[in-house]
Amino acid sequence: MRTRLKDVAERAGVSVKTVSNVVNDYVHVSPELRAKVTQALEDLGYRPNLSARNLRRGRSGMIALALPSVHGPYFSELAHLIVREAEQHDLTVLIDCTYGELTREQTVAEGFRTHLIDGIILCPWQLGAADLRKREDTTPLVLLGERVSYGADAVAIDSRAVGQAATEHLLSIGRRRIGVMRHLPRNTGGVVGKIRLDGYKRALAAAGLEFDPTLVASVDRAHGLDAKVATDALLDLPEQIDALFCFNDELALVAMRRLYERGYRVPDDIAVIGVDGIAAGATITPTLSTIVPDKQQIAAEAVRMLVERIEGEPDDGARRVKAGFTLLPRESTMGLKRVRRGPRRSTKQAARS
Amino acid sequence: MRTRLKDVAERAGVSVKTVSNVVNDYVHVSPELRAKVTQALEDLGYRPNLSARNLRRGRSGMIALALPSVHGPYFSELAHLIVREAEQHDLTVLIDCTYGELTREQTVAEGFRTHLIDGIILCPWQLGAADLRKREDTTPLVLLGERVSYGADAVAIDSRAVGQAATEHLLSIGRRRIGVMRHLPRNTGGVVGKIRLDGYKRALAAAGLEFDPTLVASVDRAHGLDAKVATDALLDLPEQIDALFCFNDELALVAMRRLYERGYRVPDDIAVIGVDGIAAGATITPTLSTIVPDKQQIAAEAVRMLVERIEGEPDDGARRVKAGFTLLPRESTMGLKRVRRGPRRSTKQAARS
DNA sequence: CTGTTAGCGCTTTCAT
DNA sequence: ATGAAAGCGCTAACAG
Repeated sequence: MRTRLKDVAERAGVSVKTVSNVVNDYVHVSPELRAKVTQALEDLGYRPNLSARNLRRGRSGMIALALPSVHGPYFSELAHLIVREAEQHDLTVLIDCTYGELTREQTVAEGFRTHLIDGIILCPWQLGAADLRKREDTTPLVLLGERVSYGADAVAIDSRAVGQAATEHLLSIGRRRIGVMRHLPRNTGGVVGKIRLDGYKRALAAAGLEFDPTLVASVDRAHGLDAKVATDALLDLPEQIDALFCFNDELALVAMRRLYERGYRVPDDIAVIGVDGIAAGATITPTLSTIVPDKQQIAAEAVRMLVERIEGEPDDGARRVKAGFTLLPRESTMGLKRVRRGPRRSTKQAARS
Repeated sequence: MRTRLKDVAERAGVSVKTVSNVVNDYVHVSPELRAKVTQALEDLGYRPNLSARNLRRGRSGMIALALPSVHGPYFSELAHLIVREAEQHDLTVLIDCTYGELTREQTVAEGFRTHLIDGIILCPWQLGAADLRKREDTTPLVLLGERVSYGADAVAIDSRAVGQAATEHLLSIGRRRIGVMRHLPRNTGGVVGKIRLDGYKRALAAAGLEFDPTLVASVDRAHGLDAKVATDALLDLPEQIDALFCFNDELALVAMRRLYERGYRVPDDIAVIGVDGIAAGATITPTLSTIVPDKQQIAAEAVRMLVERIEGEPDDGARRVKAGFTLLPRESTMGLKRVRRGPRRSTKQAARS
């Protein structure tokens, strides 16, 4: 048995309350007693029992973050930002992987770590509006993404605007035959995919171009359709594409590799743009043009809304926050940085190890 | 106030104990009572209060995973695997970011979420053996990495062997002037870096080559020495290098970019190898040769050891587990896959969207 | 300013 | 097989 408040109290010759006061940094404690207590605390190596405290306080200071995965550049960065943000509010994040599975998502939405977590941030892939409507658990919940459109606070980027911006960028550099590579259906493919595709169509229309459904390739791992196969499908079209809009950067990386393998040059033959702004996109050659969602904003808004609910924001309907994004034109659309051939000295004096 | 065990008991007309038995799937409950209780449970939408349960049981089923960051390809994958692994043991993982800061690492090692977590997995960057020795908290602790060599269970890959394997690979393809790029000091640069460098030296010695300290470039962000600058330093040496061993894949990616910018071809002019096996390495061109630590094993061993400690494994000294790794030779050392020039049909019939 | 005391909701002897 | 009751360690309401 570890030392309890009571043990400390006995040792210091004071009451439990006083010790508690010291531990919790209450103001009204005489300096002498405080000193005595602090000493006893030290001597005994007291560690509060958070379970007991939480039980008593009815709050734990923990929130759950449920993501399809913490692996992968997008979610790992998001998780990181949310952890940081939560810290600002003295909240600890408990991470849960749903693997995008419906049952797990339901478990999270429906009574999950009850009374142990004060709130939940969930990024659903399969969960539907119906699930949310019949939700009985009252733990505050904030959703990430546009997938579900009912019953809880949510923060998401405007996928239509994203699709439109990417397409417009490609159009602006003179491309007219723009292939699209999207995920189906467990990823950005579902609702988000549709909306993004919608933005693509809209941009085409605005440019007076007709939408050609054969230009849309779908990656569907369940059916063995990976990004490589999808790229091939697009390349094997009778009329050659001159640009490729990938719904995320990882797809774009694979596609660019495939383009290389088949002898196409990026962006000369085919310009490529992705979405997410993963780190690798900045270092590969050509560097990858991309649309970067404002993840910091997503994290901040999600935590903010959750905290508000926890603090007792009246549940007057679900709130919906749109997060921003930035188009980052790089070499995969704008052209390669000129290269100095041969081993030469850098223009700037280079530092030695 | 949410419904408690007591409420359910009243509704079902039984005692609290019986309800508890049902909730906990105890055996000796008559079918009729069980049915009644189950019904009441449903009706009232009972959710157990985990804080109370944990207080009573003296266990929480949660472990903390403290990493410098969850962002970044290496740690995010490791985190993912540990979460998975913990799940197998009915443990929930609570993630904590230390940012590699000493005070945070100390906080984690020393009474952190006391009695709320059953154990800790910590990947320290700064924490020293002294910190561990004077550790008073008794929460089971498992360390990740070779940084700290005293006072707690640890699992790590053999950095010397890694350094040696990478170097030998470079030597085996005929390279003789092998540059090294390492991190200082908060990253793999400290202890691990030294050990890895040791492996490098050893491999050189075995090949009858002399160690040339000018071939070692150090990346040190604190002093504005990024991977680009370090690459330049290596390239500007009087005698040209023909290979580059980067202590992690992210450095290697940046280095390869810089090599491109300065007109060197990989691997023809300079072969490059990294460590970690990040995903992007498989898709960039040239694909990145790398050494892949067996992260699955690291995760499994860490959780296993922790669980053993939690279950009361006698503390008879710290245990040390070495995890394996694999050398993955790819294009950045072995040469580019041949490219079919011009838009041609793929050999295999490509699938259409 | 400090001490006493009553629970928080649950599990768990100990009876029955 | 089920019930009554005693705490787990802490906080907070209430006295003093």
